[in-house]
Order: sequence, then C-alpha cells, then structure tokens
Amino acid sequence: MPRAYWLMKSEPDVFSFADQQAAPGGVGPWEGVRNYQARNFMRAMKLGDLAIFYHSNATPPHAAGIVEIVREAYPDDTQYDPTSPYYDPRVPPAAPRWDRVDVRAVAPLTPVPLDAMRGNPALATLRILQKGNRLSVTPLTEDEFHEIARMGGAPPA
DNA sequence: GCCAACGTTGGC
DNA sequence: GCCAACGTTGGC
Repeated sequence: MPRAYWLMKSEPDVFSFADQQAAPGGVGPWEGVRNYQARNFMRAMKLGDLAIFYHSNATPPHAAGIVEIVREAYPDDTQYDPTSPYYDPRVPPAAPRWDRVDVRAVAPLTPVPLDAMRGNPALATLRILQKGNRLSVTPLTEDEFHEIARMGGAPPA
C-alpha cells in the first residue's frame, strides 16, 4: 500500500504548526476531532502517511507545514476529561467513540494562502476549496499534496 | 461579528 | 424515518 496523503486543519490560536514543532521530537497527538467523517479518515491513516498542516481561522487561512503520521488511530482520552474543551459526556467509558493519531512535524512551509490554492488550476479538485466544506481532516491526492508542498517551498520529494 | 453550509439532535 | 431546530465551522 503506497503512502496516503491528508490535509488537517487546526486553528493556530489553539494549536499551530509552531506548537507542533515545539513539542518534544516534534511529535504530538491530534486531538479533539468530533466529527464522524473526519474520525473515519483518521482511522484510515497509516504510519508514514503525510499531511498538510493547515491553519484555519487565520488571516489569511494557509497551509503552514508538513507532518507525518507516527502513530495510527487510538482512543482520544480528552473525550473522557471533564476539564478538556473536547470532553464528550455522552461517550460510555467502555466504548470510546473518538480517536486521535500522533503526528510529527516534518517541515514548515512558506505559508500558502487559501487564495493561492484557489487560484491554482492544479488544485481545482481540492476538497477544502469546494463550497461548504467544513471537514477538519480530508484526503489529498498525491499530486495535490506535492503541489501544495511545492508552492510552500518544500524540497521535492 | 456575520452568515452560509452542514452535521446532529430529538420530537413526532 | 422525517424534518425543524439548533450548534458548529470557518471564510469573509
């Protein structure tokens, strides 16, 4: 199975790519996904998959870096933590509903603004550019991933 | 701060 | 199972 590619959104005020890089080894859990479709995409992630780390609710919104999946989906403990903003009181103790993956910062990108992606015909099919898209985790084609990485000045793979 | 789009909830 | 109400996302 060849490696797959993803795009993961985070609000930089909450958790930025710089925060990711600052974590020990650049590794940290991707927590707080509370949407079934996004969760299912995370469950499909495999070790070594690569993802674009995208800053939503930023001015302007932009792709900020590249991360690698370093641990496949496992239960997101924050669903059980009443002090967490991601606490979900509906989830039974024996049946965790929400998962997280661990990701590692691979390389920062020169910020690639949403407008630039929208203006690039090579990215015409990009999920996050489609009307009404809100999913925080979406798949990318290999070509889409490499095009965004190239726009952000990442060295060719 | 606004609001379009969309997911979820819950009454029936 | 329908669907109205409600909450959230996220660009602008």
